[in-house]
Order: sequence, then C-alpha cells, then structure tokens
Amino acid sequence: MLRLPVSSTGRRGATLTRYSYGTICHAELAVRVRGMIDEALHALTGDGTLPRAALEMGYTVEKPKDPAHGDLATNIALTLAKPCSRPPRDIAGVLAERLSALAEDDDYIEEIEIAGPGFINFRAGDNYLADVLMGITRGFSGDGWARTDNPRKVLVEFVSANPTGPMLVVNARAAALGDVYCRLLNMTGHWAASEYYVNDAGGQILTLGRSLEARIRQARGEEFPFPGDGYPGDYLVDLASIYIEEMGDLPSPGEEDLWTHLGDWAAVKILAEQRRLLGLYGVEFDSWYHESAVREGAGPEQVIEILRDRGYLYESEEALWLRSTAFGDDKDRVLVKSDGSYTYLLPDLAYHMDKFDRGFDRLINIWGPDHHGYIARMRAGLSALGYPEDNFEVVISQWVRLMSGGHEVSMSKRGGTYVTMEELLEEVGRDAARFFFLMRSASSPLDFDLDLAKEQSNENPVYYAQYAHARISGILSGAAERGVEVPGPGDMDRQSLAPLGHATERALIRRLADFPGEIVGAAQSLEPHRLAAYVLDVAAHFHSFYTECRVLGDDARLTRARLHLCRASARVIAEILGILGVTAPSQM
RNA sequence: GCGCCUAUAGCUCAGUCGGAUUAGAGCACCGGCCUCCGGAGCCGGGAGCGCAGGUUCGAGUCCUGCUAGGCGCACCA
Repeated sequence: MLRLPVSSTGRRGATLTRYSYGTICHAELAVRVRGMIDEALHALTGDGTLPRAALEMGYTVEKPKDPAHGDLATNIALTLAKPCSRPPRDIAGVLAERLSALAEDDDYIEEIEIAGPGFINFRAGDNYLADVLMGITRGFSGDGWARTDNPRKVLVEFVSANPTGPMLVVNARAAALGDVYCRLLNMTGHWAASEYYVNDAGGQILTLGRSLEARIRQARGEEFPFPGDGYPGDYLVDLASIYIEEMGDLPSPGEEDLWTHLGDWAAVKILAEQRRLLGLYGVEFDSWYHESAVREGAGPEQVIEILRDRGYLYESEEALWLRSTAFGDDKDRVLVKSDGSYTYLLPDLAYHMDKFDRGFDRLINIWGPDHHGYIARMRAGLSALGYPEDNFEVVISQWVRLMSGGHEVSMSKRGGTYVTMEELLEEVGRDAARFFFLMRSASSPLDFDLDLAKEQSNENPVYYAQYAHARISGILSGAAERGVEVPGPGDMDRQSLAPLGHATERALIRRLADFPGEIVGAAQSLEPHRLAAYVLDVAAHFHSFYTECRVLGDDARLTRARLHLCRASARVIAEILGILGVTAPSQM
C-alpha cells in the first residue's frame, strides 16, 4: 500500500499583480483590451452617460470557451447592470460604440460585437496572428516570456526526505513539482531558489545508528537482535557491508556515541545517494540546509527569546509551551520538552525564521499529506514571531498509488513494502515519470499507471507531445533535403505569413497565442498540470493541421509560411516541455 | 469526537475570477482516413456534475446541512 503524498492548499496569490509579456500574445491582447475598456469607461462616466460608480466595478476580460465568440470577451456590461440600473445589453451597446471608435486605432482588434445576455466580444485579425508567430520564433526563453511588476524573493523547499532510507515515489512527485515551481517563478520575473532541508538531527539519527549497528553485527555473524523501532529495509544491510569495508571494525566507546557516529555516517551516505538520484531526475537544489546546523546555531534560543518577549510562551508540567491557539491552532504546542530537549517544531521555526532573515519574502513548502496537520502550528508559530502569515505557503502533494494491470503495486523488487524512486525511474524513465506527476494537480491523489507510462505508443500522453515535436523536426530536415529553405525567425513579415488561412492553421496559431499567458497562469496558481494539458492540446492542434495541410508543397510562399508555423509550434512545445523538465526529442 | 481534503462519463482526470441554449480530454468500445512531408497521426460516434436546500441576472464553481472516502488530531520527526 504505497501511498505517496502530494498537494495542496495552494491557490493563494489572488493578487492584482500585472505582467508584461515578451511578445504579443493572448494575455498581452487582453491587457490592451482592458486599457480600451477603461478608457471608454472614463469617457462615458465623464460625460454623464454612465454613473461614476461604473468605475468601481470589477470585470473580466477572458478568452471565451467557444471560439465563435471571438478572441476575447468581457462581462463589464453585466456587472454594470445593477449599479447603473439599466439592462446589460443597453449598457453593452453604449460601450461597444465607444470601443469600436477606439478600435479604429488598434492594429489588432478587427471586430467588436454584443452577444448573449450582454457580453462584448472582441475579434483580432490577421495582423495579430502573424505577429504572434513572429514573436514566438523571435523570443528568447532566457529573457523569460513574461515579467511581473511585483517580483518576490521566493524560497521553495521540497523533498526534504529523511536521510534514513531511500526516497520513495512521493518524493519524486514533490521533486518534480518543486523543480517546476522554481522554473516558473524565475521565468516570470521572480527570484526563486530551491532548498532541501536535511533532517540530520534528533532521535531518528540515533535510531538509524542503532539499526546500522545491528546490521553490522549481524554481518559479522553475531546473534544480534534488530531494534523493534529500527529501519528494516535491505539498504542498511548493504550499508553495513560498506561500513565494514571502509571503516573496518566498530569503534568501542559508549553506546550513545556509537549510535550517533553510525547514524551520522549512514545519513551522509544516504544523503549522497539521494542527491545522485535527484541529479539523474534533473533536479538540482540551490542549497541544502541541515537541521543539525540549525540546532547548533543560536536560532532556537532566539525563537524562544522573541516568543517570550511577545508573550506567547508559558511553562507547564516542566515543559515550555507555545500559545499557538492564539493564532488559530487547535491546541498549544510544546517547544522544549520536560527533559530539556527540543521538539521538532522549535528548530523548524528557527529554520523558517532564518529563511526570512536570508531575505526571502515568500516561502513555499511542499509537504506530504501526512504533514497537513502540521501546517496550522507552523503558521501560528511564524505569526507569533511576527511574520505575516501570507508569506508562508504549504502545498500538500497528495498520495501516489502505483498501478499495474489494474492493481496497486506495493511490493518492491528489493522485498520492502514500498517502491523507491529509483525503481520508478528504472521502470518508466525520467520523462514519463515527470510528465505523469505534473499532469495532475498536486492536490489530487494520483493513480500512476505504470503500464501506460512504459508504453511507447500513442496511448502514452508524454509520447503524444514528444511525437509532435519530433514530427516537426522531421519536416524541417525534410525541407532541407529537398533544397527548401527554412525561413529564420526574422525572415517573415505580415505579408509573407498571409497565406495561412486554413481553419486548422488559424486554430493552431490562436492556441500558440496562449503560450506566455499559460506560463503566467501556471506560475501564479502553482499549477504545472495546466502546462501539461496545454502542451497536449498544442500537439493535438498541430497534428490536426498536419493532417489537413501539406507543409512541403508546390506553392513556395505557402510552404515558407507553413514552415514558419511549424517552427513556432515546435518552439512552444519545446519551451513547455522544458519547463516541465521533459525532453523534446528531434526524433524518436 | 474535532479539523482539513476529496466527490464530474464504465476507468483516470481537466474545468482559471461565478458566465454564453451543446460541462471538456484521454483510456476503453464502434465506424471511417495512408499514390503524398514521420499512421507514435487524423476525422466521426454514447454516457456525467454524490444528495437536499440557499445566495444571484447566471452555480460543477459560493454558503448551509447530509452521505461516502482519505488524511490529520504527540513532550515523533
């Protein structure tokens, strides 16, 4: 019963942050339309046509679900109906008239219409479609495709698996998520760093040491009982023989020292292995922060000092308590146990305070579902320390069940009762593993279909997306073989792209126009699964286009335009897959 | 018992800030499409918002209650 954690309390950040885009796209078009609407509103309230209250109403500008409703639509007339005491369509008529006048000067908006209960629809023309394509092929991912006007310094902490055993499938899910969060935030103008918190202190290290001692003694043929609360996995048997090989005999001093020594030694080995595996998975952390360093530093004492000054500490039954109930926690929490040692919470608070002290103003932690009960006390503790609670976010990465043949896979090849991350990677490979994890929202428990992930066929979503990219590569090299020049990013203009008029071509371009906006949407909501869905949809649009339209044909102008469309499509697919950490092969 | 999460098609899941007489994919099932650039592809076909109320111009989306499942409720980490 392998269950692995993934996600979510997410969905904060409903801020009014604005983004500027590196290229003309759907989101940029929406910014322009919003500007036109605001201008129209000011004019109409200025001359008394509409009451001043109209300026206060919120409204949306978004892409309609039905393409027949144009490229963008606004509900402004509907929201104004009540404050203006006029029917929505009536208001829409007044607005649309003014907007149409403004659109005369706009290069892109070609048509404005009133529809349904009072929506105002905007349709963009050929200039827009051509500029979208040119913008995509000319853009540089290094510059980012979008930039926030409110950059934050973000620390994303994830995986942070205990160094007491191999990483499991849940850790792979968290690793994929955190890695993508950082990339998304950095791509949209924030400054994000990844960090791994190494829990290399506390009782678990002693337990690890005791477990290793038993394995070492057993390896030497002694009758030695394995501790009841020890770590039973085979990996410690392996580590025992490595220990004997590297270190020779066990040291002889007091038992406490022995266990600490063995525990530390094993933790270092296990940590190195975790790091190696994460590297294979394509996840590199910017920093590794050790709990032992936190405990050795002044942080925990400072936390106590600050909390005492602020009046949130009290002693009871010889323990030191945090009055976390003052900040919405269910019950107060012990910080220092009656035996004088720290609970996990105290150094953890010190650690998070240190994150803020290092200059980060937004902390994102990815935790497993078994830790969700810990969120309230952590948040309460940080509030008690005086930090705004909104700057601390926890994404719960929900459980993963590995499925094969319609059944849950629970037995490891190595005989344990879990499946390790390493086994998963050996089984399905990095691309499939990452894509499958990122395909679903972090907050929903995942049934990971091993059979499907291994399948090298059209049924496998990751292959579907990659195939589109490889197919385009094939077309481009095919062009070269036939002596057809593939136009470069700057070689095309509105005129030369005019031949693109087929329904599948226009649908594909419009979907490509969503590109930078999709990145921003995923970054703001911390929902990479939107990008997985998007890249699959772009691939689908490309395949449709490909089936309907021959790229390398007799008409040289049309061929050039379509080759350009191919390039733009490949670019978008590669960019999105790149964000997800999945390769975009040129052949497969 | 208290708290949090989840409930959408036979299965696995999307559904953005509450929007448009038809709620979307994929898998599975059925039927079409290769003289031609990669058929790992394309086109077409059925069925669904757990239950009951409420809010409103408008609800899968928000509120209340109920039902079912998951997780959490340590002087563990």
